[in-house]
Amino acid sequence: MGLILESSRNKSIEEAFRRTGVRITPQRFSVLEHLMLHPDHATVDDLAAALNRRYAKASRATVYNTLHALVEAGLVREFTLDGKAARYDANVDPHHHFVCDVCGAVEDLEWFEIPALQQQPGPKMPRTQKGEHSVKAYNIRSYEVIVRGVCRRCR
Amino acid sequence: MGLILESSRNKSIEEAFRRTGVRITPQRFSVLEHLMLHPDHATVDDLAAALNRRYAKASRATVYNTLHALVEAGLVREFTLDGKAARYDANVDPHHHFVCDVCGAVEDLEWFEIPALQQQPGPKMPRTQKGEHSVKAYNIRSYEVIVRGVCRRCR
DNA sequence: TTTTGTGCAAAAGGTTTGCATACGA
DNA sequence: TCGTATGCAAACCTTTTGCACAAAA
Repeated sequence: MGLILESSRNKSIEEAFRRTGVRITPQRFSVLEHLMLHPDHATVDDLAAALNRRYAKASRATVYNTLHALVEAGLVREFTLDGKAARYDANVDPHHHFVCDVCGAVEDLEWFEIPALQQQPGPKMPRTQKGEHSVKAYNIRSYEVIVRGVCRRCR
Repeated sequence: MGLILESSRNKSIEEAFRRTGVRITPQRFSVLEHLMLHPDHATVDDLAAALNRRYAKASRATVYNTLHALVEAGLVREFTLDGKAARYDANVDPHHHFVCDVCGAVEDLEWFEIPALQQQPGPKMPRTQKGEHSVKAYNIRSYEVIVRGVCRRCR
């Protein structure tokens, strides 16, 4: 990565902090930088290890604090899968997720709409025999899709 | 609930154990019975408390063991949300989930297909500028939708 | 009678919290 | 300088594990 690209990246990271009013520290800068450079949904442990390999030392507690601040500011998205350690993503635009059944890797999927969820809400709350509800009866604020399969590296 | 309904329910629970070759114990019977009667996605704590309120005493460890056996046998489905305690569901038919943003309640949604995921898989793995992938490039085995909003009790 | 489930307690992750110190603005 | 982020350790919550005992088939 060239110096020009690197410095423009630094600018955009600084700009993100300034825009959201989050105070800049070496640890916070490095966490956001790492998430922007590596779209592999790092865990807290991944981030702590990556930071301590470079110049900005950070304790686990600081990584947690930092991530909470970044999520709060809308700069990072949190994603927890099957009760395991939370994963973090600098892509905060709407998107879905793909999870590899073999290696557990998580990848972002481009956003797509679900026609069944675009319908006008209805006043009724019909229930099936299995206790399920029709999606028509809800006030929907958001939704996300988790797709599972085998990633190309595991094929 | 009348005696006839109750005895036919007991029959169907026993039949489920027999069909899947899972050994019947009072604890296991009560866990499956509770999940069948209450479609509210109980946690391990909920189940342990509910069982100890009735006749079949069960330690937390036994509830965990029991749930693993039932999930393994395909009689129960596990659902974990946001890294909190796992929830369990006797509805093992394909369905989606609704989560209330206010009270956190989880409800089953009837199954619906996602047209974007029915497409033929393609050989390419296009990437967007944000590092996202097109869903066309994947070998999809399954998917689930998590819908969020406000449930009718919280409106 | 043999196999396997149960219960207790201890341990193992992952995350949160309290507090003294250090640092950014 | 003032406010707050950091780092450490302890606490907390959920889940797993080891082992002696009890119960199911």
